[in-house]
Amino acid sequence: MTLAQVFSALGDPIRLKLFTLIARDPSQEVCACSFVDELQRSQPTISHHLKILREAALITGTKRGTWVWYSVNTEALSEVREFLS
Amino acid sequence: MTLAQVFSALGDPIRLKLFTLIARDPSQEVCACSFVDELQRSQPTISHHLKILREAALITGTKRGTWVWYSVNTEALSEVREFLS
DNA sequence: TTGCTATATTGACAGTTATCAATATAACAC
DNA sequence: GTGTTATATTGATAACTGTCAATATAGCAA
Repeated sequence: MTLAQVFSALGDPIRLKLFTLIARDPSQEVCACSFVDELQRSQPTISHHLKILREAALITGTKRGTWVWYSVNTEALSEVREFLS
Repeated sequence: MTLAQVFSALGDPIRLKLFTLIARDPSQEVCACSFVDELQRSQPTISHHLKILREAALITGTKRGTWVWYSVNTEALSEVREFLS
């Protein structure tokens, strides 16, 4: 939850892509399997990165059925923007 | 110079403190020795972190005499802010 | 030149991290 | 119940990173 933790979470290329994919389409269903194809990483690796983004409070995931819907946490984003200004 | 590189540079607690110290007082002379005292790290470690911030284009250092003056690169900052909005 | 000081680089090492294979868990359909 | 699918966790390993001691470089002063 620290600011360094947030920056560190975004500091990995795979996680930055994950974050932008989620941020770009917050209304749609996103499942890890699509990320696997898109980012060329194994399912456990994607799951690992999603966890780090979650722990940094950058995204939230809610499970509906077997799928998980992800969306960005806009509050965390504004905090970071505020720091940078 | 990638966005991930910028976030990664800010993702370390020591570097985040270095960056805020420089950003908070951009007009003043800053020398690594003061950072050594302030951040409780050895001079080579501070120098190493400053290099990473420089390579991420977050700060620029100009040498005048034996001291180095550091200031933040405002262009890089706006780029990051733009990404987050 | 010699000496002093601020910063950078090198080398080594411990701790961390990104990755995948294997396995586990959870939720659905039958 | 069984079977299937989506996601999470565990364990192992290679690669990376933060750190300091030692050394090098650069600039000033005498």
